[in-house]
Parts: sequence; C-alpha cells; structure tokens
Amino acid sequence: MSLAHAFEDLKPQRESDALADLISRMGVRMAYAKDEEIYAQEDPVEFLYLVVQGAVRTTHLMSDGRRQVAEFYYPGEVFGLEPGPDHRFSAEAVADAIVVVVKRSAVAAFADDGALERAIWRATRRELDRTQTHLMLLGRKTACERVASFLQTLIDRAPAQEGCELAMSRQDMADYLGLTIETVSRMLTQLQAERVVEFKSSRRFQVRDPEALSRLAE
Amino acid sequence: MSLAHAFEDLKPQRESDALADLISRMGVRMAYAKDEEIYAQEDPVEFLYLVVQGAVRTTHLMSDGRRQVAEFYYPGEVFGLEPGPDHRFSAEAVADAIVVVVKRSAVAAFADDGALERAIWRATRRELDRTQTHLMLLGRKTACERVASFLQTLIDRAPAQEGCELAMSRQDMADYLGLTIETVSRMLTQLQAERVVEFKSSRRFQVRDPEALSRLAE
DNA sequence: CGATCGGTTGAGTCATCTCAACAGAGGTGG
DNA sequence: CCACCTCTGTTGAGATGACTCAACCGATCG
Repeated sequence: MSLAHAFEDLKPQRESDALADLISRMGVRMAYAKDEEIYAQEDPVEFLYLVVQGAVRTTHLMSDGRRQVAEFYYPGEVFGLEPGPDHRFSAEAVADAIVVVVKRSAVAAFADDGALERAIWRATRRELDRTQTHLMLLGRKTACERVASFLQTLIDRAPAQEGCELAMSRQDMADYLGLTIETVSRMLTQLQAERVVEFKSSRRFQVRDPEALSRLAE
Repeated sequence: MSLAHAFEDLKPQRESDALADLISRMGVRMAYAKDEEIYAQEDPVEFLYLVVQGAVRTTHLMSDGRRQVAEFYYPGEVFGLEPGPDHRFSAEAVADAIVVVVKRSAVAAFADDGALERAIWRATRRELDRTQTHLMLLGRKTACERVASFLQTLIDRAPAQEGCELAMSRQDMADYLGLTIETVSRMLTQLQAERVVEFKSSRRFQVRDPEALSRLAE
C-alpha cells in the first residue's frame, strides 16, 4: 500500500455526487496494486472510499475457499459502506487502482449539518439497489442470462464508447456470477457465436445486437 | 383486503424498535388473507408496513413465471422499504396476516425532528444486511447448505420454544432458496435422516443437533 | 526461447431439475 | 360418519445444465 498526497483536486469521473465530492476533497489518495487488499473481512467499518482510477471488488471468502464477489466499483463510485459495525466483505483492487480514503468521523466534522447523512443515505440506497439486482441474478437466472446481464450492466454503467473494457478476470466474473470460469468462457463464446457481442480481445468487447442482449439479460 | 380500526395499542412483538412503535401508533390495521397481495411490483413506494400477526413475503416475478422470494417478514418487523421510487418486489401474505400500514409522509409529519429518519435509516441497513446474507446463500452454497442456513436463520430469529414453525410452503422456501420444491423436500428429509433436525409435522420442526446445523449452514 | 499466466475448448461426471406417481391431511357433501 | 376430493408434501427415475479435470492456445516476460 503506497501513500500519495492528500487534498488533491479530484473530480468524480462518473457522476456528480455530493459524497464523492466530499471524499475527494478531504481524503488521502492511495495507490493499490492489482489484487492488493484495501480492507479485510471483519475489519471495523470506519472509512469511506472513492475509486479514482482502476476498479475495486468486494468479496467474501468462505472457510473452504469458495469465494463470492459482492460488487465491482469503478471510478467515481463510493465503496466501504456496510450495514454492520464490521466488514462482511473485504475489498481488493481488481487492477492497479487509485482510491481516496477518508475516515467517516473526519468527513462528519467538516460536512455541513445533514449533508453527510443525506449523502451516505443515498449511497446506501444505491448499495441496496445493486445488491437486490445481484440477488435476482443469482437466484433464478441461467448461466447465459447471468453473463448477458453482467455485460448489459457494464455497458449501462460505462457509456459504451469504442468497445467496453472488462476490468476483471474471468475468475472475478465467475465469482460474481456464481459460476465457474469455464462456464463464463463458454457463455461468452456462445454469445459471440450468436452475434450478440463481439470480442476484440479477451478483455474488450462491443455489443452487436443490443436488442438480443437485453432480451437475454431479461 | 379488509379494514379494521386504527390507532390500536399494538406492541411490536419481537424487538423494541422506534420505527415499529411509530407505525403501530399511527397506522391503520389491515387484515390480509393467505396469498393476498399487499402491494405490487412497480407500485410507488409510499407506505410503511409493520407485521403484527402472520407472515409476509416480498417476491419478484420474471416475465416467464420464474419467481424469486426476496425476504420473509415476521411479527414486529417492518417491510416496504425499498431504495427506488417504485417497488421492485411485490408483497403478499404468506399466511393470513395482520399488518399495520401508514403513509410515509404521515409518519414524517408526526415524528419529532430526525427520529423518523434515524429509524428508517436503521431499518434500511437491516434490509441491506439481510439481502447480503441472502446473496451469499444464493451465490455459492449447495442445496443442503441453503436449506440448513434457512432453518438456522429461522431459529435465530424466533427464539426456539417447543418446535419452530414454518410459516411458508415448500414453494415459498424453494423460491427463496433458488431451488425446486422437490430438492427442498429431499434436503429436509436428508437432514432429518442425519438426525440434525426432527419434523413433528411438515410445518413444525425441532433442532436435534445445533452443532451440525450451524456447521452445515456455514 | 522456454516458462508462466489467463483464457478457451473438450469429455465425462454430478447436483439439481423435470416429470410422474403416490401419500397424508383437511374439507365437504351425501 | 364415511367416501371423496383437493391441496401440499414426499419419493422415484431419468434428463440436463453446470461443474471438474485435463489439454491446449496465445500473449507476455525473463
């Protein structure tokens, strides 16, 4: 974990968001290498984090090694919010990442009256929303639908310029989707064979049939 | 949907909870028959609900009929909180139920300053916590582990007196656990054969080996 | 140029699903 | 009060979607 300078002028890159603004103005900028841990399962919940560059995943490891990826976070998004006093998930950098970190209590002191509460409230609702979407994906969808939904979510979040980038490995996708890497790979191959998407490389794709994709994603 | 009298003196039966108190003091008491709808998917989110008697489930129905049960709510528990402006899930009575209903704006007017916000905030965090637990269950657990986890959760929530009651059908359990009724039934039979639990009837069981159950539930 | 890493593909296995029969608990009406 | 019906849950047998294990491939790196 390497420390960089604080109080830098960082703009949230993805949306205007009061909480992201606060964090970027008050926090310490940190750099994490790919797969480096940002916080651990069971750690107390006391910081807020803003992704500036790269991507972050939150994961839960079961005692026998099975892994569940709870969520991916991209530049401009806040993570580290959890309902309990301790983290149920750990956070790691999916790829080399820059993250702004700030202690919740510090933000509380600086923020005007209810601004922080409202901002955290909004972010928590967003968290719940995403978790519910994820739940629907895991509960009743087929492997193909899961992969299609995942790609759909990616392009929804990142305005699809020339090709959408997959920040994460097949293993990360598999652990998010509740599948194996082989199944993920086969489904991607299948979607490409059906001319729904096209992969220019294993980490970069373009949608060829948006209609079909959103139909598959339900 | 039958209407009964308002402003009755209802004590939340399961925990002291500011929000439940508020709702029970201000709300209208309603009775719902088994499987009756309390609110629908896509309905605007504008009421808060407190279970007084019976049980309630929230479910999402996919276009082809696949169903996912998101959560079950028991007496003393608040439901109807969702992150978006519209309900992603519908709510129905699992068994004949009594529910207190109140308009959010009405509670807001009566509650002192931030009391309502804090209460809703707390309830939403609880909602997120449960959804995360559910997510872990659906992502990587086997059928047997899912069923064991489910039973474990039940006895954790309801202090296990003489036998724990299953308020819901096998279909409801299956749709919650992402399984079929046959698989749920087989797993229950198996758990009973292994002397982990004992069923006195199809809806009432007792734990015989708590150690084994919590090990299976992970 | 070999080694390593991430990803793909193939072949066989297995957990769960599907379809179908059956069993018990109520409920109803003759 | 008994015969019948319906509804819910259980059990069995066979099908199948996803998993496991293993080989292979291409890119990257020393």
